[in-house]
Amino acid sequence: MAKRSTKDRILDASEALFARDGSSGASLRAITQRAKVNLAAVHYHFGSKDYLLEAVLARRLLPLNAERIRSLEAYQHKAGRKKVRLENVIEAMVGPALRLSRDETKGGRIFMRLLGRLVLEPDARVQKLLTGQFETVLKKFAPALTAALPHLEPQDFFWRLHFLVGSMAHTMADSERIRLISGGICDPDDTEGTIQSLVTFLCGGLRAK
Amino acid sequence: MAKRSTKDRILDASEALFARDGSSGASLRAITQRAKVNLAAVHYHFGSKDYLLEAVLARRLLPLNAERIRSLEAYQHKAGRKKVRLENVIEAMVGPALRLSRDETKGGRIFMRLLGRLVLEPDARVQKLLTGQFETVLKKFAPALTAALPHLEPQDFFWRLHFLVGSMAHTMADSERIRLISGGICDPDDTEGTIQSLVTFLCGGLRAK
DNA sequence: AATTAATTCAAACGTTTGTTTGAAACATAC
DNA sequence: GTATGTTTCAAACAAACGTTTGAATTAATT
Repeated sequence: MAKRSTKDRILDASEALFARDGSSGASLRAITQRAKVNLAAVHYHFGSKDYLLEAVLARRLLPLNAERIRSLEAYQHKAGRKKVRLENVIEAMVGPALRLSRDETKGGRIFMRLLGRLVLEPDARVQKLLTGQFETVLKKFAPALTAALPHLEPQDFFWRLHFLVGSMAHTMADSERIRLISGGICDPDDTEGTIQSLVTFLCGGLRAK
Repeated sequence: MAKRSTKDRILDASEALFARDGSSGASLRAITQRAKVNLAAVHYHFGSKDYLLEAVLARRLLPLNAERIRSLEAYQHKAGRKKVRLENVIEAMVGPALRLSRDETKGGRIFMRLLGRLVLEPDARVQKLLTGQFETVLKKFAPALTAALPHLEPQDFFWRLHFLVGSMAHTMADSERIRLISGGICDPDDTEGTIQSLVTFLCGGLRAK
């Protein structure tokens, strides 16, 4: 088994402990102990605890949003001069995110739980990073969305986008509870099935009335 | 101005700081300073920091869920022997929660932000408390929901309930971001308008396909 | 007014926190 | 193989943490 670099081991351990204990609840001592790394290595490689958190985020978010945009462009190319179906636009938006949230080799649920926690943390640097990421994606998706939902007034458009984000975030971050509540009927490990359920629900909500 | 009791002042300050800084990020010194209360008062009145968090939750959650059930029963009474419309069931579920989230005299957004943060915190005691609360509500709502959605298979039923919770939680907890993203078009302070948008979206999603 | 109970207070307890330091170990170059 | 730059390490730093204590104060009861 090839040993990961110190930097990567720190990132892995941070991701897990930030997600489990929160960004202030996880201590650098717990992180470095889990990473089997000296305490001072964090400051040597990342500068501070805050910068470490940023690095943990950037490692997953940048590729994710690139993949979303790539997926949307693939649908657009396939549609040619016709507009892309709403189902496909939504799939391009939530599909990559949900697949990432289920890919254990890339943080999986762990990272998504962390992301869910950070959304409500009012730390300025984190917020700027997250909102910036979201706006990048929205700028790319807005034309395709409005084209697929021509009857929606701007106000409803943004509200429903907001509701969409909520459903998506909740599904990505909190995937085990539904197994409990449904009494085992729902299986969050069935990634593609979950995506399909979510897309159906979201398109129904977006088209409502 | 009548001064609030020590206990209430601690609860108010805790709610605000737990919400802003997280349950581990908020220190008892910051809380007691904000409450203008001695540091030891927390342990005298609540026993520990953990019990304090429980008390902060209970103060809002118990009345909220009572109100949800009361609202559903009112719709059931009005419908007589007919089944309650889906819109009304959903309104009874999300309406009281959203109104609470906008009622600044009862914690308002502050409490909802705290709630949103705690949902993803894996602390066993907190989780037991939250899931217990949700199941109490679900037990009351399940019959009316299945009656209003007879075509839904159990699997879809639970999944869509899950998505519903996500949209609702996100809307309650994170109500300012949409003002930014929509460029001021959407106003989260318009509580009843928000509820109506949300109910429309959710019913569309629940009925989809 | 005297006595008992409830509450507040300043001070200190031992841990744990993020961060810094300077030397040791390692790698890479000449 | 000596020199140079990079990475690791144990140890220590001051500050902040949750919690406890016992006396001082206030409220309630007799």
